Amino acid sequence: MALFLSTFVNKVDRKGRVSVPAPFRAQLVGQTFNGIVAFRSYRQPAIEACGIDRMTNLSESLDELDQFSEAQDDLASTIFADAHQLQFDSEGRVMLPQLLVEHANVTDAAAFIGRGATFQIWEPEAFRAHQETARNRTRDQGATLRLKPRER
Amino acid sequence: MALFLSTFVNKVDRKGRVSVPAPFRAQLVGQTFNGIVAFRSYRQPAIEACGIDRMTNLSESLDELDQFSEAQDDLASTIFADAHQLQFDSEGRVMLPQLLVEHANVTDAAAFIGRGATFQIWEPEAFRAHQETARNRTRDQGATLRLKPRER
DNA sequence: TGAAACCCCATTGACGCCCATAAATACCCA
DNA sequence: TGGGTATTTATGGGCGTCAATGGGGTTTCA
Repeated sequence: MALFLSTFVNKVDRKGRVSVPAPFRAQLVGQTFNGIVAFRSYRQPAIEACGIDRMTNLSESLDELDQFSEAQDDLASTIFADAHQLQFDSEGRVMLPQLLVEHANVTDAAAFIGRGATFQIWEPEAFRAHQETARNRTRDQGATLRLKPRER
Repeated sequence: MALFLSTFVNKVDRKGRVSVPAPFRAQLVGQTFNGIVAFRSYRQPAIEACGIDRMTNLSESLDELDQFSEAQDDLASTIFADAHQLQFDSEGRVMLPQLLVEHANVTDAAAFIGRGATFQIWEPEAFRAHQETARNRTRDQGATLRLKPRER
């Protein structure tokens, strides 16, 4: 499974293109679509992104909910309708659609934030501020994470 | 399996034709019918659509309901009787039947909404409003979707 | 024979593809 | 270990192709 780590800040050129960091691209080779899938975060001014395989998996999970139910509909409208397939050009760049750019307030630079199985794209300064408050909250509340036992 | 993602808004010309987005068409190549299947959504002012293969699949699922049951009969009437096969012209456009156009209030533009295994066609502004409420509901209820464990 | 549907062609604008450059990193060898 | 070289990555820009759109002509069925 893909694993996205670390933070990279790249420029957005005047054509709206931005290089996806090479380490992230390396996590996506061999998937059925050569690029990323991106959609608006519904909690933050950020773009959520992952590989196509994760979306396929999501689609299959969604199919197991009742067809035509309200929950099924909301998720479909929120996630799939809003997802953009951004194909890599030969240099590993993607074009960020207008809608996503506006949502995340990205202008001339974009921060790629590894989050494990997915990653996010932020306006760099906005992310710095967000990270600061998240760190403080974590320290104050002492959040912990229990490791999943590894099956053999 | 076909995977429809993202939203595309295309114009309906004065002949009633509308281009099906190229990425959606790409998901349908190789199916037994070169076009889409469309029917009225019974919850929303929208047109439900998919490839012919999914209809075949739905038909088989329907077969597993009790024959002659009310539910089976209702679904058959609602979906199959109402389904239209819309063939692509040489440019990848389809003609939307009068009945569907009226149901979805589509006039001079149509929004194609990816929903994973299927897609919908909406009047663009109506969908924007619908998506807005769906997003809010999803966020407020913290609706989540548990990923299907990936089989190995 | 008229309306509707299909086929073919033209336009244009966006996007994908290619090449060029520069900087940073990795690699190699003395 | 240091310097030098090769490779990869990020970035910029030009150009060709394809998708979306509009229109005209022709066939088909009622």
